[in-house]
Amino acid sequence: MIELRHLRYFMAVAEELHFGRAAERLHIAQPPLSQQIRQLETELGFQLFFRTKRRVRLTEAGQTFAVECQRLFRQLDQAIEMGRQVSRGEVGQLVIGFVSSTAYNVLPKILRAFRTGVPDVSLELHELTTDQQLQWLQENRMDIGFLRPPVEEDAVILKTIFREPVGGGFARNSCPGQRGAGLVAKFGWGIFCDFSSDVSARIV
Amino acid sequence: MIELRHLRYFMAVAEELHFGRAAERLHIAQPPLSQQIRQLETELGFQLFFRTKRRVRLTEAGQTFAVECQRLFRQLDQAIEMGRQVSRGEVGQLVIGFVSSTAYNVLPKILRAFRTGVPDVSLELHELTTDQQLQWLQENRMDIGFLRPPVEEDAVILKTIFREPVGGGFARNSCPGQRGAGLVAKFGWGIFCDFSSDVSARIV
DNA sequence: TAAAAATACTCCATAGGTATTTTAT
DNA sequence: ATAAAATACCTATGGAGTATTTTTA
Repeated sequence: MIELRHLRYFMAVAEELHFGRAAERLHIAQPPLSQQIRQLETELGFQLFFRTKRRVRLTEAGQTFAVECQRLFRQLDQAIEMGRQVSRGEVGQLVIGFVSSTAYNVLPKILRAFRTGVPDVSLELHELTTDQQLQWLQENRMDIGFLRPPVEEDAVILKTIFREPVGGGFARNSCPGQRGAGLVAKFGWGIFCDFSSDVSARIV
Repeated sequence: MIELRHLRYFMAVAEELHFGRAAERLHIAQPPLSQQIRQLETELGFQLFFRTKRRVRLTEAGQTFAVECQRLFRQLDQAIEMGRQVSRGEVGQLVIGFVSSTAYNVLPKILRAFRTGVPDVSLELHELTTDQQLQWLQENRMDIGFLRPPVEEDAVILKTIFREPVGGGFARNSCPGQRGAGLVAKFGWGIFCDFSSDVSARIV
């Protein structure tokens, strides 16, 4: 069975064209390297090297295989990096809810900051009432939402990010002492903390 | 160090979403599979699966990594297949020499047959005298050539592929008893034998 | 004849197996 | 209660090391 080890060893020999030096570079002895290359050639079904006991050079097939191997390792690195980014929430999609009144206050600034900070996360925005947002969060249709307190729900994280003086422009729709905007997200959504703390520092 | 084994095992679990069944499919026991997946996650630096003791599902990072892994395996297969084809002389470039008189006789038929048989070999044609062809072969500038006997050279393979009656159209340029065309190649050129036997069967 | 790859063997790290425990449904 | 993953421990395959031989430039 071909393993990445075989390919790593092959690349080293292909670059050095010398089993001794390649082995040194790989921090192994020369005989096991010869063995592994042999094994690889057997598995592949074709010769990678023309070798006399004095000189080593790539066969034509070996040359093309070397090029492909290089691509392969690049792709592997890319795959790992991509996975890491996704795991850190740096790429992907974010579904955001907002009540209409935040659209001209906090939202634009936050979105701009977010798009700059993590440009590979695409944002999907939905204008929803506070109640609708709580519903969507429950159903996992939404990741985070911008709404107006009060919120009587213990399955979500709520953070106040904006506060207005009593008697301000939104007084009619909001209960006394609960003016302002809130940010909600369900427990366990990874990027939430970083994002909110980062952004609220600028907004509040 | 990540090995293809890890990725193969990961793909199996990602498809089955069940360590037991995946292990069965891989012809190993379940505990070593769990170990290897663990090891992979450690190496990668992110979780691939959400697992309770009862249910397994991919994380978002795991999903994207699975897609990339699939691509990786496809590419590996492709690399191997490509190498095999090159080793069999089914892809690459072939430099061909020919004396002008073969251009309207044997050459067109042979080239047509060749292009049909191995379409991924590009052909480079050079009109050269018999002596020039022997020179080019020596210098490795050419792979095979179509010329007119006699050839006093033992480092090449010569095969008669066309014979004309004495007194034919080419009498002036050829010695008596050595009429016709020949195909030459240096010893050790892989595809030569298959090709000539194949083609001469139709031409002669 | 000297440099370098192959061969012959030995050893040990670790992949894989078996038995058991834990836990979520 | 039970299915399924994790844990603990053991076994043995094969990857890697050392010593030596072979070869060709």
